[in-house]
Amino acid sequence: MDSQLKRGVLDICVLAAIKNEDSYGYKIIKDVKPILELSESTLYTILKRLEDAKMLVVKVELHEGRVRKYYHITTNGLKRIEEFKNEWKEVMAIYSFITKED
Amino acid sequence: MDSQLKRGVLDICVLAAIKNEDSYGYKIIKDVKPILELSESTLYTILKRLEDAKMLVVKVELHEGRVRKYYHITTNGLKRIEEFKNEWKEVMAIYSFITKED
DNA sequence: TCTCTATACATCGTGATATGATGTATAGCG
DNA sequence: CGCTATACATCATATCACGATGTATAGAGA
Repeated sequence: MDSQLKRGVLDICVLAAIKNEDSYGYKIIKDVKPILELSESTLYTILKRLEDAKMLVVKVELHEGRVRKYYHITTNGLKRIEEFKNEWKEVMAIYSFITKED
Repeated sequence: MDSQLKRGVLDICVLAAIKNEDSYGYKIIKDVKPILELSESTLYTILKRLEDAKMLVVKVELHEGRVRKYYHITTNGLKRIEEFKNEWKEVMAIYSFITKED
């Protein structure tokens, strides 16, 4: 998929991936990849950005001897998803504009 | 609308704006603005990019004493729109992923 | 033991790009 | 003569996706 088209949805996809239950980097990649290709470097950049924006919080836990960072969505993050759903109406209007008069 | 979300559709919107008849900068802005906010600086950047990518060609014409640059879509440009329509299926899959399990 | 793969984190440099600010120039109206 | 609409263009800046690269552990298989 076109890289530019991804930009608008990547952040939201990551939020959606932790929306229903806390998750961690490696798992998020596995969950999101079938839907939308994303590399580790991209994901960690996004996670950092979302943390800075207080849309998620991090909980470090020990799992089988290894440190694992669990990401938990905040109300801010949930609000962002709702916002996105509203923006989607505009996106559909744009799609109509693009596909009209064939 | 979120700036990131626009990135993927801006180019295609401009192509769509000249798809059915040739148009020029000032008119494109007026046509696209109700659907999607874009400034002159953004538009001319996009037009230059689309020209470089051979998705449109420019015809300079004189209109009431002033130079006007008409933009005409090429087969490459039309192909790009078709491509976009195919990518849209993926976008809708992403939307389902984001909105599932409410 | 050694090697390989999966798991799991992180950073850096690069290229692409949207946008505000800014500039140039003409036509027409009051 | 000034203002607005029309019409073009460039530059600097900030944001961001991503490949490349690096570190470290657990478990499987040879």
